[in-house]
Amino acid sequence: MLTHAAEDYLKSIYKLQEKGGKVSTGILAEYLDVKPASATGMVKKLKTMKLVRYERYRGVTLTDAGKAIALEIIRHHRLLELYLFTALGVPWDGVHDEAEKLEHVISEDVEARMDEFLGYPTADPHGAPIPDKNGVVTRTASIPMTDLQDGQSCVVAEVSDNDSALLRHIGSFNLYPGTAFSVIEVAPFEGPFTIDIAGQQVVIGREVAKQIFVDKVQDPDNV
Amino acid sequence: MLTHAAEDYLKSIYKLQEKGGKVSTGILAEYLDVKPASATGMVKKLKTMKLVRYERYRGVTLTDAGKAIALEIIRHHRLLELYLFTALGVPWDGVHDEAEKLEHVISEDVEARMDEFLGYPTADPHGAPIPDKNGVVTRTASIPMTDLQDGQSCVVAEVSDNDSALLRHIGSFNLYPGTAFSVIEVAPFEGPFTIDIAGQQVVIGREVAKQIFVDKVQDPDNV
DNA sequence: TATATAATTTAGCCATGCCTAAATTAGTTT
DNA sequence: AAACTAATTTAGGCATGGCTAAATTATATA
Repeated sequence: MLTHAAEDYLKSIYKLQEKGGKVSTGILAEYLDVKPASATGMVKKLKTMKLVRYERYRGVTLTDAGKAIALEIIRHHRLLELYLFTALGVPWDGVHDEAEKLEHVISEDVEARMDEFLGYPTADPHGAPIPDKNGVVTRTASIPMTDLQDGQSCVVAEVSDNDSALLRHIGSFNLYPGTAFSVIEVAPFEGPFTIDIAGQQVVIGREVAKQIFVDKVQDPDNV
Repeated sequence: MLTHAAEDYLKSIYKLQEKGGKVSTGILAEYLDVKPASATGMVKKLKTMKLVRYERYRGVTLTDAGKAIALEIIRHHRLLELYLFTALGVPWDGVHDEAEKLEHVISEDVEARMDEFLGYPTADPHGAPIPDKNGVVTRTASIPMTDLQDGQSCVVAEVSDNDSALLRHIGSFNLYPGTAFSVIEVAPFEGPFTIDIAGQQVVIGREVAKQIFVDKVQDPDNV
């Protein structure tokens, strides 16, 4: 069995691989809030276990075995988030930290029971996809809210889950995944977004908008 | 915050204190499946934290602070057992090992939510009492099944939870806490017990009976 | 009371996973 | 191409919590 630390490293490498391309030990260290030297050390250990590819100064890549473990942990995490949210009513800005601790400890049996209870869901409370038992991720191609133009209608698809204060803020506008809204005006010079949610007019700062991903709704008039 | 290991030691000292009187480092080591030298080392560390009293060769005792932590962990453990059993249908011979891992990791918030969901219960699936948030344990004075005589009627109060094979065995006879039965015959010379459960006649070995605790039911004829 | 036996403690070692500080390598600039 | 800067790696240290082996203390026995 792997240590919790090793699992966290694999999960982080996977997530960083998704976002950008190359994953350096430095980026990894920053993401994990650890000194670069520590990341280098662990990456070497993961290499001996054949869970990552790594040449010094060249960055890290997951092997198939490493990716499988990363996806398993991510599945644990997201199922736990949804379970805590749905079954126990933990607020959505609290589920991440809680799941972060539980994900390394929950058994496959309990996970399967939560999965069944939830009706085999495909997304967590922040809209992130839940990999299935075989590690298959079905991701819908959402776009960042910052790409939207005036007048565009859309639905919230996903929101970054690692900043609890940000989640409370976003939640206060009801911008949960599945919520529809339309852009009234995008202020020029990297300014804020004024949007309409269920008739309410709300101003969303640029930095916040960067953390929100949406699916465009085709304007019926333009079909 | 304490380490998981330290929490396990405190919990074990508490349980051993309950059963017998003096808790030696040797007994503690055996209970935790660790070498005696390791137990001595941890006990010394716990002493510097003022969580135990300890003089070399004299055994260990919990301080009030140590006892409070032990009870908190035990509360986590038993609430988790009952939650897993009730909400997720984990079989009663599986909940112990699962709770053993989760008890160190669950937040007070999630615990409070499980407690509420369960209706503020006072016993886990094995009949062990669940301490309240203030660490108050309300224990009913049950007797070992081995103390029973021919013809005695009683109700299962509690069953040891740490041997999963034993629990499956006991479960196969339906000897769950709350189940009533009467003793048909106790075989002489430390022999097995023949009992009647809901009309079924069942033979229970001495070693198994030692792990079962019961409340006597007053025979109406003898009142 | 002296001694044998059993329990306990001490001393010293190992792996994990973090750290700091120093050395090295890569990449960029002149 | 040389040199400077920034990233990365190496070297060595620390705390945790196990372990073994040797020394010590307690206890029971002769």
